Amino acid sequence: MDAKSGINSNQVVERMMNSCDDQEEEMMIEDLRRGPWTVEEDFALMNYISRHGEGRWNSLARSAGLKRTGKSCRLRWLNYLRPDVRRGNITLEEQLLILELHSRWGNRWSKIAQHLPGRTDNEIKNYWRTRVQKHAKQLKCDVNSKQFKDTMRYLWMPRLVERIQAASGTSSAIAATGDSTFAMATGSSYYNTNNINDINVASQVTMMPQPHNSMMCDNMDQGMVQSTTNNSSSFTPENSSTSASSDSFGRSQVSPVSDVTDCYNYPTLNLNPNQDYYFPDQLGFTDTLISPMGYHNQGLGYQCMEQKTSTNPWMDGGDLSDSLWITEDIWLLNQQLNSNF
DNA sequence: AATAAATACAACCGCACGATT
DNA sequence: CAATCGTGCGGTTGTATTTAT
Repeated sequence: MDAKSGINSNQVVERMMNSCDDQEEEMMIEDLRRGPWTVEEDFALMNYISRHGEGRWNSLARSAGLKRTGKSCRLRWLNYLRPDVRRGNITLEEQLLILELHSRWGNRWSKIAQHLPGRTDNEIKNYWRTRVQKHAKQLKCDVNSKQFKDTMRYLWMPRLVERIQAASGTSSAIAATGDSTFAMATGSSYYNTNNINDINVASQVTMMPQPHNSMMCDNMDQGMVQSTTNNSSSFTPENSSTSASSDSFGRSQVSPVSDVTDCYNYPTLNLNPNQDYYFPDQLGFTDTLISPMGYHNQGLGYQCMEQKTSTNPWMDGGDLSDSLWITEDIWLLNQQLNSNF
């Protein structure tokens, strides 16, 4: 976004309009709250939506007696208060999916989020910026560079797959589900010699179990169903939940745990009642998996790599965010990339 | 123990676009 | 057809928390 250059006439008009909006807003500015939401505001918003549903956010904000912009209310609802928002660490499977989908679609966060039920675009975006981009920085390469993408594709993702397998300890059981949909995120794209660009994205996406309606619709519907079926009752701290592990809104509290723990517990964390959702733990990603050795023994021993990174959290319970690439790893990686790609 | 730096994430912003008036 | 409204998206910022020194 470069607001300083390339402004056409339409944009000028729009700026003027926005300027008018700003003036109008400034007249009301003293009434508008900003910053972190209070518990009271959250309850007010949830109560209102439980009775009247969502949408028409500007009028909703007014009707609910909230001194917030409609935008702010919408964001708060979608990213935090919605009943089906999943909280807690991004699991290994989710990490893998994010890497995969980002490699396809780039920064299309909302599109990516559609394939990670309960996760918001904001959350995925934050994950990418804080975790993945950090590693690009450590590797001293641009996050959009081929080098970095290859690192993800040929090093991180295979490791993630291995960790997922190791953590589940039941790869055969997973494979036995007969669902090969995770091939999309594993084998066909990353572990054979096909050029990823040759892959028909559309056909692969359709390999995923399709919801009755669109994923987005289900997402929205689910919130609405909960909302509308709660028409007669309001959200209160008293009636929202009796679970000791729930917060005051009845949302499941997921304590910060390691990715490994997350991984082990993943099935139980699937609180989403919509079984049509695409859940990595339902997928037989091992079906098409070719061992990363297939690649990394080409000049660069994968085992060797693992030994050298024995403290690498990829292998011992951490995640991307924890992984510090030692210099030698980076050098070896560069050799590998230069010789093979 | 105190402080600085790094990290994670909620929230905001500007913009685009389709729908409605 | 233009103006306005509502919504959604991607980028950015602010700040609380955690980690390192």
